Amino acid sequence: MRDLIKIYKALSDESRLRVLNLLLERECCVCEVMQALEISQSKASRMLRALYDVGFLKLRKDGLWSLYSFDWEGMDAHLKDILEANRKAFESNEQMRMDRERLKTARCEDTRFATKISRTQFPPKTS
Amino acid sequence: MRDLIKIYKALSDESRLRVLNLLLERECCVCEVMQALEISQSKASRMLRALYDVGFLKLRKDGLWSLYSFDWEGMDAHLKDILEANRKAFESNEQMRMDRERLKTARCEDTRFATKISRTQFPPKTS
DNA sequence: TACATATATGCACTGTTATGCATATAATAC
DNA sequence: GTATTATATGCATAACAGTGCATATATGTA
Repeated sequence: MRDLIKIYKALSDESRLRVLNLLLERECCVCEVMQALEISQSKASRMLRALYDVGFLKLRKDGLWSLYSFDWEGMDAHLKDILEANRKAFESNEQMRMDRERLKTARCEDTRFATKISRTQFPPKTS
Repeated sequence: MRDLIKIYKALSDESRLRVLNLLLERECCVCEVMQALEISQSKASRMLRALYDVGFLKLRKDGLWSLYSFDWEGMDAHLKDILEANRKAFESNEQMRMDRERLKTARCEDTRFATKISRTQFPPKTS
């Protein structure tokens, strides 16, 4: 009950829905979300945390990166149903489409490490 | 998209979920909701209006009464799915159970008309 | 060790939402 | 017409949520 309300609150925000839309594509780190949605770092971090807190996402740490993705195994049936219902709405939405497009080229700003460590670490790839 | 957010906002409130729970039982007038949930008249009116505005409910006027009920025909599939998912959560919830129980005996305070006009007008019955 | 980077978070501010009270509106009774 | 009743709503206020900025934390580099 209290949980139900928390879930709906988490979904009552455009930015958070946009984050869900991105993660339906693939696992993302905070800075990818920040770039794809063109929002601040702190905002991206908080949105992901909020979705994590209500049970949509799982978190995997890899070096400096926090990699968030859908927790399909741990998620209860109700959440899955909600996501599936949203997916359709997302696909036909222009804003969401552009976000997915930007995600394809999102890379962490500083490429200093990129040339030194393996692609499996940077940029983060699909789980 | 904007609609989606409005829907989730409408669901992000305990009182509004409690109203939905009542209406899953039967059509209700404002004063029945007010009594069953033990909330103020203005609050009951506003909750119903909010749920009406996002497309869950339809409104039927009968004399002095505003009778709200689910608009199953006009409601889109997504809303139906959400309601169905909620129904289960409501059934096992103690608060919701008590609300449904109180609804059974909810009657408009003043019984002055009740003795004069037909039961089909007062108290409001199921649609 | 010092420095750099990605992420998380405390604080302040702002905008939104919820709600009680009083009052307006609409239907009905007399 | 006036009075009564159910419902709706304007206003004030209090609680809450969203967000930028600065800073803390954790990890990795050299």
